[in-house]
Amino acid sequence: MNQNYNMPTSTEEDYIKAIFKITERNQGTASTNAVAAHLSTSAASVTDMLKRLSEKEYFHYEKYKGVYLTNKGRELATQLIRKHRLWEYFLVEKLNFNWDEVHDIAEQLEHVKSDKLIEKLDSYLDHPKYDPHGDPIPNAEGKFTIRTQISLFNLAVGEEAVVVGVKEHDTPFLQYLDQLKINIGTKLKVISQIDFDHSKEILIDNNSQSVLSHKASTNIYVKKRMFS
Amino acid sequence: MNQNYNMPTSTEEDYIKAIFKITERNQGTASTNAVAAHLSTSAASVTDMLKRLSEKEYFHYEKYKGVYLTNKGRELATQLIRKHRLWEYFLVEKLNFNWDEVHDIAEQLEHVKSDKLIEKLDSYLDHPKYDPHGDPIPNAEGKFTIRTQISLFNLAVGEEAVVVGVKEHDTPFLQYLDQLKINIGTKLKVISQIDFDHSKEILIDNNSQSVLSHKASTNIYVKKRMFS
DNA sequence: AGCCTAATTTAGAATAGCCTAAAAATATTT
DNA sequence: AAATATTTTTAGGCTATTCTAAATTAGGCT
Repeated sequence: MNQNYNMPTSTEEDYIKAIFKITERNQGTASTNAVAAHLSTSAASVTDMLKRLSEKEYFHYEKYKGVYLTNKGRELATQLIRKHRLWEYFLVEKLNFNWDEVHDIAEQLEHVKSDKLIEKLDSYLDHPKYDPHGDPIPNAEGKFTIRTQISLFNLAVGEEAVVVGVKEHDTPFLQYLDQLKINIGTKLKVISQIDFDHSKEILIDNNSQSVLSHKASTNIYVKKRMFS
Repeated sequence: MNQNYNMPTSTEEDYIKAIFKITERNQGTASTNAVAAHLSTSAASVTDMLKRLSEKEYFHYEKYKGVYLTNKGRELATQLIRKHRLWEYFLVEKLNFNWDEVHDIAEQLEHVKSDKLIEKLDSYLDHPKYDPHGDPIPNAEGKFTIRTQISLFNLAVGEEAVVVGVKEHDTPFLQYLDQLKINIGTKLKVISQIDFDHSKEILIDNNSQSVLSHKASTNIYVKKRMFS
């Protein structure tokens, strides 16, 4: 579907994506307030939009009950995530952007309408499975490659693992990791554990050592063995 | 300038670009009707827009007199053309699009707001000077690399030249050239000239022969010697 | 100098998306 | 179950962009 009469606008796409992200966590339905918070807009605007948009069958909306996506809506959301993550991959791998700089640009690029573009981009990038933050990129059919991963927080003293992703994507956190030379693929080993505040002493790539707070370690996803 | 409060909207950018293109041909000013035709909108909408937009100082507007760009406007238009042509180059050279498919996609991509993006894209593409249709890509300072070129129509019988560009960019014309295996860089030689309708018999890359109509030959730009 | 036509502008209205303030419904506490 | 707090919706309004139809102006022709 390429540039049709009935294409969703960028704003509509943002709503669908927000609903998708919220319903992924909150089993099934998204509240008006949650959507408003996610899009930094008012609850009144959201109600307005939901009423109009629900006619397009991307989701079911019932007054005071919140919304949940239809298959059509879920498909659209998945394709948007696919586009977003492919563009992020492009920006980092090809244009040498840092992983903390790409979100806003990808947010714009994901709204470009052309199926052919995204399929060609995907081929050009050699069908990447994960974006620069380790998040899975759905394929053209919308399937995500699920990976077994645990939070660094759950790694015991003495255990080793490789970084495969991050939970939060905000710039300060990503820059902090850069500083520690922690990136996707970095090998980490838990040296010791401070029970008092749940922080951990970590050996980074058999090289440097750092103490990571509870908050930091829950935000880092690792995998115990590579290629599994 | 990156995503400011006072950024021009996509629509505003389209107006500036239209005015730029019209004033390039029609020494200096663009009429309301010309802008309307260029943007496929009504003259009334254009008047409306011009009145509001002229406050942003991209151009001078005087009732019933048409508009002409200020330096600020000309600079914006040039940057938009830069973005458009760089993206076209990317689409053809990296993603393997055909030269007749890229316009609409580039039209969307050019509105993405990020100075850093376009500079990194430029570096990644190795600072191309011409887009896939042979049109010059302005550099970051807005300077175009001007090339001496003539219309194929002005080539005399027996003369040889290399294709460097096309005047019209519409899909059927470009596909017609593809069919004839005429592209940027193709060597052409005028075999004979039919006085009756000004068509020409052409030898293409020392290979095939075709008759090109007057219309076709005026639409092809060539250069007599390469690298000059 | 006046008329005609084409170009341009004004007037009035529609739509998408947003807002604030007030009202209504739902959820939570007591 | 009543009272209170929270969430959601409605009402009314704003701006950007577009439209059609009507009015105005400019420029050319007699």
